[in-house]
Amino acid sequence: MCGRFTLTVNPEVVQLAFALESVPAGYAPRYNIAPTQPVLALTNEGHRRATLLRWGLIPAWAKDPTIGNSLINARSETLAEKPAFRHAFRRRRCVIFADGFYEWQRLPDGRRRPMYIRLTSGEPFALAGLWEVWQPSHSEEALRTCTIVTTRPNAFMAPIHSRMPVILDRAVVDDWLTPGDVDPLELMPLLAPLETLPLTAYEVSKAVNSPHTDVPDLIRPLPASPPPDRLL
DNA sequence: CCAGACGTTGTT
DNA sequence: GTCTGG
DNA sequence: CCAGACGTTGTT
DNA sequence: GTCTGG
Repeated sequence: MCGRFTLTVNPEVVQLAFALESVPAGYAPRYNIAPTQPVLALTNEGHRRATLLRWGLIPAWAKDPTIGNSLINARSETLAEKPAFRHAFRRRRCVIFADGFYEWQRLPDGRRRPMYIRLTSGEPFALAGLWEVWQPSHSEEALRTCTIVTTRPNAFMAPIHSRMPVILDRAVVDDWLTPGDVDPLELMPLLAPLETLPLTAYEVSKAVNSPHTDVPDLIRPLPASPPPDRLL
């Protein structure tokens, strides 16, 4: 099974769906957001202005920022203890908006097939995330980074993957974004996979995770083959 | 005490 | 920054 | 995750 | 084969 994923997002659609006060100007719809690139996010700073965060969390204590290249996911099961994440778990939570994500399914013959997953409704959703601020030097501007929380797969995702991103129910997004300190244990239940989430998987026409395929035509989801219901 | 790690996924 | 291992 | 690189010397 | 960058 594959694990990391890339996202797609349309900021204007997200703004409407989540009643955001604003989204960053000039952030055009994206069809292939890979780690290290900017993602559309809402932090627990107590307002509803979406912001851009670099995907790949760099802890405040990091000397070498390339550590962010590996901290692109955080396991929900161990968030509270991991030195790289526990501070952010207590103080700096965020949601990362997406209207779909790619996962690479391993086939019996060992080949990998990119699948595009989204809500059956097509609506955008919020992924649980953590964020941090990293100061390169006194003279340089602070870098805001984030990581996406993962969990075990629900029944729909299990045939495709061993892990999945934590998709937050609309009703608990504001709980996850409570400003300031929160008892981490109270938040753990929010990170369990949603079994009832109506998801649909699509086969993608070709590999999408390349700088050269960042165009809508190549990733527009095709009817799944086999259809999603046969993946179960 | 200091030095070094601090992560995930997937694969073997 | 904080913990672990030597 | 996949795609692509995989290097040194010297100069700014 | 393994690491880095996207």
